[in-house]
Amino acid sequence: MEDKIVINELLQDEEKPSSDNTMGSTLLSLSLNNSGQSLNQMGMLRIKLEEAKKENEILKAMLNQVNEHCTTLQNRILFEMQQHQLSASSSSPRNNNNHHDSQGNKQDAEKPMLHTRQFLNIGESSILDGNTKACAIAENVEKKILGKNLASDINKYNVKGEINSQITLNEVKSTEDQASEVTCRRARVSIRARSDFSLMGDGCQWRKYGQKTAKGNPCPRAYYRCSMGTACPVRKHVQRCFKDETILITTYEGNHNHPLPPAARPLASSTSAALNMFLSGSITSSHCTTTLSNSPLFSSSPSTISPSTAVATFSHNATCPTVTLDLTQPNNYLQFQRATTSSQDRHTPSFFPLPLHGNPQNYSEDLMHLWYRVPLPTMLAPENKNLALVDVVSEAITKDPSLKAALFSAISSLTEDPDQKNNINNQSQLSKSSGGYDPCSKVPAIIPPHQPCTTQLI
DNA sequence: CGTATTTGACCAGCGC
DNA sequence: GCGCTGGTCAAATACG
Repeated sequence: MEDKIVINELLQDEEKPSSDNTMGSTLLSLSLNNSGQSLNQMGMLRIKLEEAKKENEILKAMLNQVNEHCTTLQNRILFEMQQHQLSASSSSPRNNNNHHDSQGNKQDAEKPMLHTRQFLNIGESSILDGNTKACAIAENVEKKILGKNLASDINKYNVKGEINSQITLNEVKSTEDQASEVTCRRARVSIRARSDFSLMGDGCQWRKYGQKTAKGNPCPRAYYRCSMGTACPVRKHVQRCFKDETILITTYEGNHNHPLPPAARPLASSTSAALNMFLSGSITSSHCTTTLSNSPLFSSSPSTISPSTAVATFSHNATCPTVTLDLTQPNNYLQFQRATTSSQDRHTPSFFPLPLHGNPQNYSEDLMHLWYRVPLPTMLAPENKNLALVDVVSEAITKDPSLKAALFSAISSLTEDPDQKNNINNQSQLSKSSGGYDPCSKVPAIIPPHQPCTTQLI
């Protein structure tokens, strides 16, 4: 009120013809008007600023979504391009192998770049979306690739072993899907590992349904089926190696029809990746080799200096394709064995060792990752082909402490996973409680009653 | 008593 | 056709 009175007096004074006060009253009036407008403008600006902030946040969220989608698409494109390239290379005639070899070094230098880029993209996705989403992406890509590759695999082996060079990304047909379903059911992934490794479990629950003494092996083979899902078709059998009873051979077959627990994903990705490469034809000749070095199963801890090691053996026996992942291999090489389609040569495959590169620090636990190197044909002398793998492995482990450390580190990295730890604990408890049967009595508790699993081939 | 394991029997595929 | 082998079934058994 006092302010109004003062203003009115001032206005009245302004109306007076006083020359002395004229200038002062005008200035005061202008000042009052300006302050009022400033208050209004400030309020409006503040409102607009708030609105701009809100809009900015919305735009940021939208940008993040776009980035996520872009990263996902990039990963898919890279996978598809790589698979497409491999399909073309694997379809090249075998008599071009020498030419392939001559350019080996060049490709050898280029492939790791793709490998690195691919991994970085996946890594970014992992950072943006978290491991769960990244894992889901990887699994989706695996499903897509494996579905395609199974179809192409059927095409290739149905035509007298000749490689179909016309495999394209669009060749996945409904009929092939059915056939791939059958192939998938028959395809197997076998894992050779030390017994301590196997004790870590694989994340799934298994129910034993049979036991059989295999040919020439005093240790019986135990048969398990997945009990996590209703009527899950996945089965596995476990058998101790005849020549080295500290080695367990676990063979997985079939596809889970239920979600896998997180603890089961690393090995699932690895086995899926191995089988994927095998069925995709990437290992069809002695000129295309593949590594699983970044596969979660083989990823080692950051402290590991030398890369983690594994040996993948690819073979087509009479009934089904089989991929054997040898986690006992001490060399820094990944060996691939691919039987020929000839029945005579079926059991005399060639080995193609590969150095395992890649920085273990960059490995993402839940991501499957593949990269391809140029072939190194006939690295092993023919006489070595007949050597017992176990003997070679055992001897190499004994002679090379660094390799032993690398293997130990790789195993330790898995045991550091909380889920894995829980599995170990659960298994040890279950093993105690139920007196878990040991297929070979010389080694305790190979497969506990509820040994967790891991295989999702598709 | 319910659940999981064991184990002998049975079946199918493959090679000779 | 026969035998061998791998794989599965199901009743018996063990365990909590």
